[in-house]
Amino acid sequence: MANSQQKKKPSKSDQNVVPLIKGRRATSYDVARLAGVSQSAVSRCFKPGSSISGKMRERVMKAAKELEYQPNAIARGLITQRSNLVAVLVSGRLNLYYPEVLFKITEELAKAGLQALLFTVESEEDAESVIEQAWQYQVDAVISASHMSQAQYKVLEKRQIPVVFFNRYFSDHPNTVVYCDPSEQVHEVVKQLKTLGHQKAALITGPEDNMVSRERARMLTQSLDEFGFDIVHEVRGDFTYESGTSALQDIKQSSSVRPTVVMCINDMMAMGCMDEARSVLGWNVPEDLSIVSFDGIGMSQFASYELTTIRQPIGRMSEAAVRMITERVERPDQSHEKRVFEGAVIQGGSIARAPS
Amino acid sequence: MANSQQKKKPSKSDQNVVPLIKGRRATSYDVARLAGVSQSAVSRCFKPGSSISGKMRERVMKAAKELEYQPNAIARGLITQRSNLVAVLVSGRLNLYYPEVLFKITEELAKAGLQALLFTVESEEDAESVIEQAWQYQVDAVISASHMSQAQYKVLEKRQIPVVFFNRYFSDHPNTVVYCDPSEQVHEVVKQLKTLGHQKAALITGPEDNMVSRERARMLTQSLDEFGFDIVHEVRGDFTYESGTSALQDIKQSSSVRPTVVMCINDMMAMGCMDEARSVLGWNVPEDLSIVSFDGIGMSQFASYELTTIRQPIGRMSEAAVRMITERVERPDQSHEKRVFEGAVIQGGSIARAPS
DNA sequence: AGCATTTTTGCATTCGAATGCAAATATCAA
DNA sequence: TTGATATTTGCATTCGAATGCAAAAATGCT
Repeated sequence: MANSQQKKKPSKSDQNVVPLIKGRRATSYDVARLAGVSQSAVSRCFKPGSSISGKMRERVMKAAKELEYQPNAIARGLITQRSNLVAVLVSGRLNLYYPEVLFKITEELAKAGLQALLFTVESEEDAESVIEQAWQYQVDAVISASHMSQAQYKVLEKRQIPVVFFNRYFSDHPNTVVYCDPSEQVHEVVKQLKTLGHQKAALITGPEDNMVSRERARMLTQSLDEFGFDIVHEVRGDFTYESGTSALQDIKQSSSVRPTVVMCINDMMAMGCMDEARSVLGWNVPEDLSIVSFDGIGMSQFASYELTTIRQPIGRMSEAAVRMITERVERPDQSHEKRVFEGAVIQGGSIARAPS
Repeated sequence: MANSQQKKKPSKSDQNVVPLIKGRRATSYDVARLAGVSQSAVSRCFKPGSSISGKMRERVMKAAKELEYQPNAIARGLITQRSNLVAVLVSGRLNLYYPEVLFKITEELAKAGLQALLFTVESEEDAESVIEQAWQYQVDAVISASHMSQAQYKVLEKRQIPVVFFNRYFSDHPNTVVYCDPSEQVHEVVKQLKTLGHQKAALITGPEDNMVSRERARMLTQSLDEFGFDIVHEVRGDFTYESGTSALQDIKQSSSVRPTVVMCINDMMAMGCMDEARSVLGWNVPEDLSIVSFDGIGMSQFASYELTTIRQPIGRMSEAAVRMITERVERPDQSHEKRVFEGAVIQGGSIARAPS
């Protein structure tokens, strides 16, 4: 019986006898054996705040170093139910806003000891499978700067995975958000344009289903109305440079009245628009046409563009997003938070007095 | 005795009695219980190519769907010794080449069923800790488009983690690489410049320790020599737009002879250089000064720049990199592969006949 | 020193899926 | 129908670290 028991339940400590074959990765058992202590001791040495005596720690660390031991984050994740992975959802490569956000967020996550699992999402169909992938990988949380339907969000909610939306949110469903509200700045810019004698504006917006686009367009329309502007034309783009170029063509072709200012809902389209104006239509910017936009991405301030744009404080927003993530992971509850940041007008060189 | 044994070794199947508490994630045991089968059966249903009968699969899948079960990739990784995670190392946010590479690689990894664990690396010190992080996360492989010293590489090699270098390599140590060799194109472009009457060139290179910079500079110098150019000045930048602007200032200030062409080792610096020439120095590009560069990133073809540049086929390179990764993960051996791609000249509008 | 208290250590178990092996079942041939 | 073979299924174990609990060791106090 003793025999059968020994056979049936080989204690974990028996594994000590498994030799560390060349090439096999050292485990906590290998370290324990070399240091002549128990596996638990090794584990505790690598967990800050555990009760461990000085000399024990020393012995273990020496052995660990010798074997190049590092705790296995996968195994740790299994037992602790924490992967320390955060899914970051950004949209593809067409809008240089996303890489900026992505890198900032990654940096902040790293500071918090978290890893970014990167997913690019181009549509809600993509989001569907991305959510399943993230779920399989036991991500502790999701930061979404990209497409996600309410239904998809609800799936994550039901699965109790904290989600932080980056500059987007659902107005009709509680959620956790970092958001940049540019309404003040929109007002300010439109007022400034009025002062500069502008009167006729064209709008380049994004897809109808895009919340950021809708919001920015709404703010623009409202302020333009308030200051008595004519909105001579409104075109939808898709946030890319190319769509900015074709949008301006559209405006030129289909408007009987030529606008003196084009308001683009993001920098990429504004750059396309500006290039098209200058290189193809032969309009000078800002002399013949003023351009304003949103985001304030790095390249919008390159000397060729120097856009007057409403900047998002991406750095602070990323910081906040990660803080919210960690809070929600520490103590999961139902509470939601909406952290709103002000925009900031970058006075570039893309606006001027309206041509007469 | 039977009692003590039961207590000491509770069979895993006993866990069936643990109820699926609201909020707890369904495991294969929950599915097994609901479907009235064993856990192994559930596991096999989710592993393609396992021997499972049709009706079994059906029953299990029905239960799985009901419980929203998805296999736990962390637990799977622990037992299979495969995390399906690939560390992607790119350099920070200053050079828009990296986001392009990153997104392409991520896309290709996704196609191969792998996840990108993103690390930004700004220096070799960063690389040090990134490598440890990646090791902890049991990444199956590393794709490095960023800093990594030979010593650091050797650590990964010893740990038997496949590494693929993206457009960089160690010439004195065997390694696996996708690389773009632009030497043909350099020759072609320099020849073209000669034909256009150019004679005096300036170089804007990168940090001395950077292999890509060194190689490109070497090729340029060689071709320029061959065609009898004078290299009137050579400045080091750091691949960023800003360093391109100041490099041109440098060139202007310190050269007694003004170059008719500036050759930049990447697009970002070329754009800075071009903007500085046009906006600050008042030199027309390409009339007063021709500019050529490397990479062919998306924005280098925006109408404001339209650089004549030597493009890397990033798409095909990423594809190759991921294929090499999967091959090396499937059957780990010592063999190395170097896959070299040709560059391609993008005939932009940044070069013209030399001013007289 | 003797006892109480605190700290340190080890044992045994757990997380969730995969898998070698043996048992059970299905399929086929004669 | 019987036996032989092929297929399917389940049992028990494994991966590597964390942790509750109890035993052991160290510390403090009188």
